[in-house]
Amino acid sequence: MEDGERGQIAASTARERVLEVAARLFQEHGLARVTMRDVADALGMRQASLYHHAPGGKAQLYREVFERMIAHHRAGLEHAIAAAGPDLRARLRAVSSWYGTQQPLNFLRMMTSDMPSLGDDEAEALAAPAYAALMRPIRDAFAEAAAAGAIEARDPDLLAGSFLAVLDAVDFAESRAYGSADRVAMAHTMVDVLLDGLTVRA
Amino acid sequence: MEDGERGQIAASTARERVLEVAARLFQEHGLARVTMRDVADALGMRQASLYHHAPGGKAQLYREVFERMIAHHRAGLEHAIAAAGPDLRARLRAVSSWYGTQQPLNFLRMMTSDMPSLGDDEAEALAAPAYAALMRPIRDAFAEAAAAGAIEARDPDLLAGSFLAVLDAVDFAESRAYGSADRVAMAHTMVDVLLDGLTVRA
DNA sequence: GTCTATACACCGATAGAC
DNA sequence: GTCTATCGGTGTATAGAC
Repeated sequence: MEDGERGQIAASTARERVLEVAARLFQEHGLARVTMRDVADALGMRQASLYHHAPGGKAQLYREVFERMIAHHRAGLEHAIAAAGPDLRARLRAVSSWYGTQQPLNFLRMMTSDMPSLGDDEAEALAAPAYAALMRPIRDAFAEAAAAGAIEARDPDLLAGSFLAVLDAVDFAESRAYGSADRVAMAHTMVDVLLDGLTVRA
Repeated sequence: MEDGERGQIAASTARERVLEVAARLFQEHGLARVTMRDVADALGMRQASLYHHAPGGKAQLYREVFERMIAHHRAGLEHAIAAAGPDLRARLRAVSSWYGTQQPLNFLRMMTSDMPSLGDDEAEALAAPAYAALMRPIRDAFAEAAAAGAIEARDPDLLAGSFLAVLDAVDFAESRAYGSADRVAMAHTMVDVLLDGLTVRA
């Protein structure tokens, strides 16, 4: 039994390592620019050996990586929002801070470039869980604040999508050194802009 | 001479058509997902025939398309801003309206996915004109409004990048039918959010 | 579980006939 | 200016030895 368990644990952690390495590469460079050889190299093995751990091929590997990633983000988002209490600013700052601890998501590239590469039907099947995990928690935070009368009533899907796009822009600004601050500071700045507006008031 | 001129005109317009078709495909699907065969098919010719009009190959074709596109956007942005007068809200609304008449730019995908595919040195060489054409006019509009005391002083590069990202998000929302309105209406909504904030005031 | 070797498909690009 | 034919390179995936 002990050997069996060790065997399972070893297999599990080996698979875990494959998924983590693949996730990092896919998320940083995008599906099209990461080859199976790249993943295998990062794991220190030959390209063909990778198929022992990912018998379903590249598309299936991406699907598994994608599903784990959105589950991870869903949990992180929901926890950050719940722990922040009911105030929208506190919630969005918590989301921003949590994102700052994560690898850049590149949400728009993922949705408009990676997913369509899998085919239209496949992309459609992944769009729903992606929405539920990444947009829905933020959308609900906006919708609840609007229902409570704390913010103006605006399309909450538009607000959630714009917020995720701004987080992408923050990561892009940091990578290009366009922005003057770090990711979390820039994201917090944009939270204040979205809530208070840029206009100077008397 | 007449024959010669006609010949030049015909060659010029034929090349024009190649660049327009390639631009549409590259901008909609991204560099990696558009093959030379796709471009040739859309032009009604064989893949090899396309090399008569694009002897430099795919990378060179993308560069030309890219340079024309950013020149087009630079002119459009600067004209829209100049025609709108000094008020920042009018300027951003004018930019939004002008964008609504254009094919979705997919700014973030272009910068994080298409350009790195050309190689790091090439991507670096294109980043500067892309910044000057796409970000600089908007950045300057924010900076001028801040200098005039009309808006809070925030990092203008962060604001410009975020605004372009929001325009991407608007196009994404429309393509996914997440948003409830059309592109221009959603963009105008987000301009008001950025300037006035979401918070309800007494 | 990793390796070498290789089949297969796709894409970019060139040569040369018409 | 467009075509057919073809080469070379790259990336996915499989077969089978160890």
